[in-house]
Order: sequence, then C-alpha cells, then structure tokens
Amino acid sequence: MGRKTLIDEEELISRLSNVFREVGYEGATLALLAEATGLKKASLYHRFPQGKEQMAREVLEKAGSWLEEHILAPLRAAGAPASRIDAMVKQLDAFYSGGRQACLLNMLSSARIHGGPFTEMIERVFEAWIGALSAVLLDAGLDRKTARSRAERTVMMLQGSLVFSRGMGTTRPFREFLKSLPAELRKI
Amino acid sequence: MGRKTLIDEEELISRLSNVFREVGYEGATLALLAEATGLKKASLYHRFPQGKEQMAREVLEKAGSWLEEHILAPLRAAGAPASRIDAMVKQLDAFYSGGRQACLLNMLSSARIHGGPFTEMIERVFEAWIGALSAVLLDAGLDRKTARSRAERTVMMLQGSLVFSRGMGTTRPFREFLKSLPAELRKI
DNA sequence: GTCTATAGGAAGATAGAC
DNA sequence: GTCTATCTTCCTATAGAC
Repeated sequence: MGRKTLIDEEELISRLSNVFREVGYEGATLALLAEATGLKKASLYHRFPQGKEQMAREVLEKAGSWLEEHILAPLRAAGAPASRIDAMVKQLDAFYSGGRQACLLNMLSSARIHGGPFTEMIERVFEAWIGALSAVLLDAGLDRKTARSRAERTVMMLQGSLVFSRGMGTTRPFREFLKSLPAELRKI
Repeated sequence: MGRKTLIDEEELISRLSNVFREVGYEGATLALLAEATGLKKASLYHRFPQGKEQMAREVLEKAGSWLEEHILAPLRAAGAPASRIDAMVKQLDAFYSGGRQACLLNMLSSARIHGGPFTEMIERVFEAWIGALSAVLLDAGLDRKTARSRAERTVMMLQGSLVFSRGMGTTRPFREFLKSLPAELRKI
C-alpha cells in the first residue's frame, strides 16, 4: 500500500459531490473535501491538478451523465408515458436521497468564479432535462406548448420542494411532491 | 464629517442583503460586503460587533419583517381573496426584482455554522408565509387540507422558479410563474 | 498514489488614531 | 462613526519524501 488507489473513482466523486451538495461551492473547503474522501489535501491535488474548481466541474459532469443515464434515457425509452414517468420518479427519489440531499444545480449556481465555469453546464443540464420530459408529455398527448410548460413546472417544483425541505428540516415536502407527480403529469 | 453616519440603516441592510442573496453566506466575504456598502471592514465591525454572522442574522430578520409587512399583512387584510393575492404577487415581483435576485431562505439555508443560527428563523418565515397564504385560500372557499397544500406548493414553486431562473440566466420562469399564480390559486 | 510539511495569500476580526 | 494598520486563523496550493 501507499502507492495504490485507496478509493475508486466513482466513490471519490460521490463523496465530493455530497460535500458540494451540502455546503455549496464556497462552503466546500479543501479540509472538508479531504475529510469526506479520506484523502489528504495533497492527494486531492494529485487527482485534480486544477484544485477545487476541477473537483466541482467533474462532480457536475458526473451528475449530468447520471441524469442522462438514469433519468433521461428511461424517459426516452419504449413503453407507456405513465410508466416512464414512474421510472423517473423512482430514480429521482434515489438521486436526492428521499429529499435529504440538495441539488447541485442549485448549490453551484452561485459560485462566484471568473465568468462562472459552471453556468454553461447548469444550463445544459436543465435544458436536457426539460427537453426529455417535454417529449414524454408530447407522447402522452399534450400539445407542444403545454408539454414544455408542464415540464418546466415539474423541474421547478422539484427544485422548490428540495429548497423547502431543506429549509424546514424535513423531507416531507419532497416526498409528497414526488408522490403527487405522476397524477399531476397525467392531467388533461 | 468622519464622525457621522454615512449610510442609513435601511440602505446598509439592503446592500448587505444583496450580497448574501447573490453569493450565499460563505461566498459573502467581508471584502465583498465592505465594497457593497462603501464602508471599510472595521466600520462594519463597529456596527456589527459579532461580524458576518450578525450581519446575516439582521439581514434575515429584516427580510422576515419585510415579508410580514408587505406580503403577510396584505394577505390578512380585508377585501376579496383574489385581490389580496394580486397584491401579494405585485410585492413578490418587487421583492425579487422580477426574478433577478435570489431568496435568502435558499441562500442562507446551507450556512454551515455551529448548529445553524439561521435554521430556526428560516423555518419560522416559511411557516408564517404558508400560514397566511393558507388563510386566504380558506377564505376563498377551499377546505383546510387543500388550502394548506396549495399554499405550500405556491411557496415551493416560487423557490423553484427562482432557482431555475438563476440557473438558466433568465427571469422568464419567475415572471411566468407570477403571472400564472392568481389563476392557479383561484382554481377549484 | 499518498503522505507530511510548508509556502503564500485571503479571510475574519481587532487596535487605536482621527 | 470611520478609517489605516495589523493580527491570527484558515484556505488554496505546492514541494518533496516514501
């Protein structure tokens, strides 16, 4: 030992992600990130030569590809719109740990970096999410405008339920929102 | 000069508030806060002996009393529920600068302070807001459970629309949400 | 690949003059 | 009440041994 990888890539990114989701970009000190990963600061720099900004970028990229794989791909898959939406709900529940973990898109959007290196990626993720959700609702028979509007409202309600859950110190709002979502989207 | 107050209380809190709303608690450095207010760090400490934490606390208190005065009191006032809601929408639009400024309740809820000195106040503000909104919807003829649920959803959508607006770099989601709100609340 | 040690700077906070 | 100057602590980042 001493020369081997002590923590695998996936777990490393996941632990870093937890920190950024809890305290945001500025709140995530290298001391916190090191503690969460079990690595020393210098080891983190070996893996991420550009430091904290690179860590946040890779964490955000990972979240984007996770969303693509576990949420968007299933939304585009074959099957009834209703069952595709049920699948999304299940994955969202897991991704946000039943409402206990905040969304990176919210926690990183205030990072005051020169020009904002996360801005573009955050926009892309939001856009992809709403696009895929719109497509399902189109399949379900909604017209283009209504589908887009309802997709946007869904993403906003998800974000809002996470903010509200965190602020109130309970996961109930998030859980109730997820529970009501399939019926909401089926309306009209 | 030199011994006089160069900035009045209200304006001071307002400028500090803008910084916390933009970059959150950890992102709000004393350098930023000093720049925004036109005061030097030492002057800020003269006014806020407990430093940044006190600044954030007073800013949050001010936001709470602003909400009470401009949003909750009008919600409780005499008049048709619909017109009281219209009044709230107008005030919300001003308070969030048409969607350009984030909500303190979101931006301060991740402040990683020993035990979280803001937690309690954030909960209280959310609770008061939803209570007042529920009461209006009760007046409008909704049953207790539905009124409460719709009030919560309104607050969540507001938060979500602000998060989404910031993430997408446009105020459109916030503005559209506000515009649709009166009709939404009138349903059923 | 991980570590200890440390540089260099920015952060929060204070002292004391005016 | 505001300022300049300074202190201390924490933070980001690097050097170099193993």
